[in-house]
Amino acid sequence: MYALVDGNNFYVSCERVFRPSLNGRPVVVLSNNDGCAIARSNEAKALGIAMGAPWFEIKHMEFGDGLVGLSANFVLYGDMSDRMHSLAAGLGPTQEIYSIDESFIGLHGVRGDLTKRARAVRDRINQWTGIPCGIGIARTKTLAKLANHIAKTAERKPGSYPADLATVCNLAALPASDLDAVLGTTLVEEVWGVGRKIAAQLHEGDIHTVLDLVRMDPATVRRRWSVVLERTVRELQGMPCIELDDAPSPKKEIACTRSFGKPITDLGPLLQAVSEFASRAGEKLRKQGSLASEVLVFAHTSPFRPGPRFNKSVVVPLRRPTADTGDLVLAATHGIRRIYAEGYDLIKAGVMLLDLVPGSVLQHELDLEDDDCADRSKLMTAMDAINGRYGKGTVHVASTGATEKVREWGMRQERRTPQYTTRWEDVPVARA
DNA sequence: TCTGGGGTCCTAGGACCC
DNA sequence: TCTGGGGTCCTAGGACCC
Repeated sequence: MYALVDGNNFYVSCERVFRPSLNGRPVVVLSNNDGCAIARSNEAKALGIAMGAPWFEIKHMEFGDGLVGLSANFVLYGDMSDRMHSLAAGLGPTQEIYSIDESFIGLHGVRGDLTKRARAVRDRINQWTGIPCGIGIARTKTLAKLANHIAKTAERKPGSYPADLATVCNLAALPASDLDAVLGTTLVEEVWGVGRKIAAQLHEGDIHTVLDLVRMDPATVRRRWSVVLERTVRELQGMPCIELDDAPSPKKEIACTRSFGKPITDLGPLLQAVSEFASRAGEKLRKQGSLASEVLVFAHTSPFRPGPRFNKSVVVPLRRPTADTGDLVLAATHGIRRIYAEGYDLIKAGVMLLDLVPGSVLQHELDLEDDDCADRSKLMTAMDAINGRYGKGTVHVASTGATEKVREWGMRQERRTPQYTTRWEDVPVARA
């Protein structure tokens, strides 16, 4: 048996904890550069604002409708998330933190009335953090997700489901006929694992509600769609196919990408941006104790705007796996020079660290007996500590110390890719 | 004027090996 | 005339998630 605990309209709820005057008003939290809505209060949803709606399209609602748009504060949300998850953990013996606002709880061996217990945990989270939650309980993770959806919808739209399913919905406690009725009024697109494409295909095949989907033959589903959807169907039928992952393995890739507030056309600012991304990605990499073997860099123009299109990426192999910001920045800037072309309004760029292997800078340097490495490793550790305490970007790697490496690296690369030459004056110098 | 930033898993097809 | 079969690895692309 599983529970899914999910904070309602999470980012908006976090903001409301500290600004109670926002209660009852339509509120959206906006992405980077105030681009689009990434969280909506119930009132904002009632206005018909879609997830991902561009701010420029909904901004006019600030006036007649009293809509409030807030710039995101991810540090705050992360902190609130930790508190919420630690309270949710009280529901059962195991927990999988699935996202910033959701965790699955394994309920194996928990005795007594699960619904009552869930209500108590929900109340505690609300009292201690101020975040309202929905809790879904069922035999499988997919059903628990669905139960959670029902719990939240029943609360938000009275009449959509039986009122006693609001806020906490235990599908396992429902008589079979009631369960069928609930599944029969829920559309397939609400199911975890059914996205836009597959939902459209299901509707074409006259499969509209979750009840329709549950009654399908898994073998047929596998033949017509995939093993993935087959697993979803089995989970909906009550057969657990997706286990609780309470000890998540380290990330297999780490990315840092951003849209720019204003388009970038010149190489200089692009190099600066990419250096920053590589450096941030490096922090994440060291935090999880991994080394990267390859660095991918990309940049592209806006897919929404007319004009010449540019969309390129390149994978730069590293000589050896590393977590050294200097190495990562060099690889990333090398890559961006390779793909850069003049005359494009670039709207977004990013760095991804690929082919990650376990290992720390420290451990790694012992094997190499590279004198330089010990200092660099201490430097990375110190940098992460300072940036952790005083905020991101308080210190970065300046490239003067890296010049020799650039020279060496550039020459190595030049042998392999003769069309490329490094120009030293282009190497970005980060400011302290 | 203005459209997020992360991730994962699966599949198909080609290269390569014995 | 006749041109294997099975396994593994890699990559690109698609679909999904929050």
